[in-house]
Amino acid sequence: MSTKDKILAAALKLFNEGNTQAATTNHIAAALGMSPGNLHYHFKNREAIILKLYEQMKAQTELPEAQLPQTPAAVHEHMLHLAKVYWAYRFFHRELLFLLSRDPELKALYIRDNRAHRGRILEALRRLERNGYLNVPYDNVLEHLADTTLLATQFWNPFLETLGESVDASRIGGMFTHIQGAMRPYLTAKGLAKLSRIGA
Amino acid sequence: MSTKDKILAAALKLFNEGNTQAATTNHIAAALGMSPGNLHYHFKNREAIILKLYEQMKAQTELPEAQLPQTPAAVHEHMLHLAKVYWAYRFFHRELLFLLSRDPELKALYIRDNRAHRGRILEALRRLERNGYLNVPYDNVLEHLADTTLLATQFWNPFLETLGESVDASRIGGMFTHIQGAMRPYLTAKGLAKLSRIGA
DNA sequence: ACACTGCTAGAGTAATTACTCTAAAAGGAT
DNA sequence: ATCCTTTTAGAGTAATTACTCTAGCAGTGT
Repeated sequence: MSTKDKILAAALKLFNEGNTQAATTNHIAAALGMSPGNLHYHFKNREAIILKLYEQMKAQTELPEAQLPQTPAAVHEHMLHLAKVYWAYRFFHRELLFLLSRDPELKALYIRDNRAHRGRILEALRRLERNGYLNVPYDNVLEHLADTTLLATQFWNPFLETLGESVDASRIGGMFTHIQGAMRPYLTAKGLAKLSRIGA
Repeated sequence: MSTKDKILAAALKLFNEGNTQAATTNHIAAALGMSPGNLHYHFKNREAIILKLYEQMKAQTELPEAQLPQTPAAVHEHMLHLAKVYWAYRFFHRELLFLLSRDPELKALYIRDNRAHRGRILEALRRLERNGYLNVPYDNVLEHLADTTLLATQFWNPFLETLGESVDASRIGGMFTHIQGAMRPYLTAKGLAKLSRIGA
């Protein structure tokens, strides 16, 4: 494991445990038994570490258009994967707006990615409809579901925290259960059959 | 306007404009042409200011059980009011989890209030159902709608920011449009009639 | 006038932070 | 072995922060 990776791992751990402000570069270095000078040799500052962690997270969740899930079961699987990765980097969404306000570069990048993400969600929903899993009785349903999905992926864990619920690895599925609840009234018989087979 | 209120107003303005960390007590005092000593005479520290601002916001939004909205139109009106108040104190939800992580007292208070809020939302939904506006074809629909509502009230503005959409006073209604979108499949003919009269 | 209480200014400070700088060690390549 | 580059330690520092302390001022009651 390279020094760079060690720094990232230690920073991630501290960020997840407390908050990013409390974990200073000096703290991260100390946690590794490393000098502050050395840490700054590898990373210009804390923002650079956070940016790199974000890119790591992104690399684990990005889907090319061609690989979008095409069935409710595939959606389920992908969501579960997403939830796991987001859990591993949970500090990020917990402090999302705060982090963006402190780093314009990260903000621009995140917004770009997030818009693209919304576009992919919408496209995946369109395919579900085209494949007969979803029934859309009036306008804007897919847009509404896309918003619901994106809102939940970003803020479900923070939401649980605001209710004082312990947010741990075992509750990762709740995010998807919520999204599924939103899709339920629009599922066709075919879609429902697929879902019940997952047992969700 | 008392000095205390002036401090709160100046702090709110600075918090909304940037982020709470950037607006130090010294900055707030300077913005008022006031000495830091004086500010600390009125407020022990920044957490005390934030706590007080939260209580102000809460005082403007709390509804006693007896005054819960009973019709879709009343829900609409209440939501619009809520959105306006949340907009005035937008720094709060923008940094919500960060703020809670820095002040255990605020965290405990907020979680208590938020749970109560969820309870009231659920109760209001039950009354809508009882009064024939909502139709609940299977279990957990009301719980799902309550989650959707609470998630949106807390995170809708942050959500817009993550898409790079300008979050200004004119877009306040979007939060409710989203919640309405979630309720739509469950509205009875009576409920739909009420809604279309609002024109939403 | 006097005393008392609350309000305000502003200097001062201890602690923290986010880095920079220098020099030395380690790790190749030839 | 020598030279060069990369990595590391650790001391040092400028800036910031959050707050304390002291003393003076203002308003009020008697």
